[in-house]
Amino acid sequence: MGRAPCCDKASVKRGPWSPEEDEQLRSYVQSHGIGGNWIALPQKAGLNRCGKSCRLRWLNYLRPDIKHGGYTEQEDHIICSLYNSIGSRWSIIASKLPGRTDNDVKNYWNTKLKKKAMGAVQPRAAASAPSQCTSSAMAPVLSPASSSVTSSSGDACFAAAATTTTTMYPPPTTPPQQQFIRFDAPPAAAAAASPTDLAPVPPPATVTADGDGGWASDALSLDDVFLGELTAGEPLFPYAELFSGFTGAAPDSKATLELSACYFPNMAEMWAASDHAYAKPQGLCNTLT
DNA sequence: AATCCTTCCAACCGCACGACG
DNA sequence: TCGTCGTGCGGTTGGAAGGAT
Repeated sequence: MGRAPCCDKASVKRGPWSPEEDEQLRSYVQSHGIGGNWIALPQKAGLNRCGKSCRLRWLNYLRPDIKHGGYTEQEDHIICSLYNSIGSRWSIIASKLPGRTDNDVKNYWNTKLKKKAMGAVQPRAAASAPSQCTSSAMAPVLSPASSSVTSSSGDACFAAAATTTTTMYPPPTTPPQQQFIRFDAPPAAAAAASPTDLAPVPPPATVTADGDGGWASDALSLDDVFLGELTAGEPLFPYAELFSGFTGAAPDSKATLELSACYFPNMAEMWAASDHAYAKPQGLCNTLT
């Protein structure tokens, strides 16, 4: 036995909202609030609409502070990163973008960003990629991602591909010379001042890789195997190139990158907790999920 | 000018989940 | 514990608008 429909579809108006209906709904919500019951709201507001339709119209269009269009490069970046990390959980992604709705972000992704991302990925997939950056590894980016990301390299490959184009992230002007990567905690103040107003950041360890690809004295604790891939032996992935691409800084021999990746179960939390002016960590967390 | 094609986005649909009785 | 209800969410659709032929 299925559920009863939320309203009688035959008797309520459907389709595009008229300006009069918009004004009716807006004025009602502004003076009475939604009252915790969207189903009952249309009747109270004198609207011949389904409650769900009213809710959607309010949330996606009439609500104050809604922004439409005009996505910034930073917003593109956030959407791509979060999509790659958590998949099509648009409500979560939209929550990181003030003024954006899940529907808006979803539409934006489906109509523009997805193509942009695919354009960024194709050249790298066709080329002889580093061992982890196979086309199959990129697949999670291009197909609807599951809510639980299990790929250990999808983020990295996606980001790597992005650096090969000029559409999303500018490519580095010079190849990396040496990888000297310092893993550091974001400053507590910076984390606290994060515009996304996030959960407190657990105190990460400081891990330093020496120039020979080995690890310095600080003890490693987490799944450091993955971190070790950054510098051990043949580089599996050009992180210095990647991050210089993000920051726009030339990857010099003493490039220091601040990463807060290692303690977050997924990219969303990691991103949210970081407010670095330097490298926004990409593709380092999925092994922990 | 007419037709076809593509893009964009508002709106709909159905499912899942939590609250509640 | 179970059923119902309201809400939230993600996928999909349909039509308007603009571009290409």
